Amino acid sequence: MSKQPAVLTLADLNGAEPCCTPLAERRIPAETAAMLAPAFKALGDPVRLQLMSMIASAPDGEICVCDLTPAFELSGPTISHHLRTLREAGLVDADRRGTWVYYRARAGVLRQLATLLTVEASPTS
Amino acid sequence: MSKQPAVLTLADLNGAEPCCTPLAERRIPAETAAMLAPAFKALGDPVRLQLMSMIASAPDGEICVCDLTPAFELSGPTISHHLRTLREAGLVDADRRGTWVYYRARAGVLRQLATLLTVEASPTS
DNA sequence: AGGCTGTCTCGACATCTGTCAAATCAAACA
DNA sequence: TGTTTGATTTGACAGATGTCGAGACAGCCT
Repeated sequence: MSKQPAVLTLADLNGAEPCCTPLAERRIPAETAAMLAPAFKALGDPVRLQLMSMIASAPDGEICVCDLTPAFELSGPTISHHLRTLREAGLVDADRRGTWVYYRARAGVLRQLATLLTVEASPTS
Repeated sequence: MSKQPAVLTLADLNGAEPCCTPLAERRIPAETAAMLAPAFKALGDPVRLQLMSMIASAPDGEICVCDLTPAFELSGPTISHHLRTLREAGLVDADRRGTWVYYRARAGVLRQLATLLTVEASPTS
């Protein structure tokens, strides 16, 4: 019935699933890397990193595109393109309500990435 | 004497510095985003993410290039290129000892990135 | 010294990416 | 039903990126 995608993406996760142990704990397999890399790639642009921060730190948990666009000296289509990248990476969800479109962060996914980068306290810095 | 670089990079940090609060806590400024984005960008490739994991999870805290290269079906120069990217992003340090070159993770930087992605436990998943 | 082995640099090439202007879509409102 | 406003899609283009082969460099070991 439902066709299973060839490669899993972060967008498929609820956010409550295990997914992955810290990067430094054991070597992550190729499939896991293929699933996670797009998320980091999406965060690997200064504009998108700021967008992500604006969305994640929005007081109401969501923020209108109309509040995001004027924060940058970039065209509307360019911001829209970056937002799409964040969406396809599974980092944010979009929701149209009337005229405006609101974005909200997927906290579960962010938490997964944070866990992945976690390193245990070590003696050598 | 020492010329201050125009834009700070993560490679300049010791790892003990404050640098940044969680992304979701307050909107990160453009300068901070410019400093951090390259690190995420470096992690945004499946091969480099696996390399990073192999380096960070190495039993002795370091791993030889000769152990990294055969783990992928890629040419030596390509692996070397990816390692250089990780190095320039400030994520790893390289150290030649005799014939072999050893890479080790910069735990402090990884910790900073993990902190940045941290989100407080929330009711809505 | 000469050769061998491991790693990196260089040059080239196909693909991907960030950006914009123009066109399109969606919802509200006159 | 038009028109207007907000947001996305499309098409185009310069610049960046991933990959490789060939060559250069750095230490070993005869």
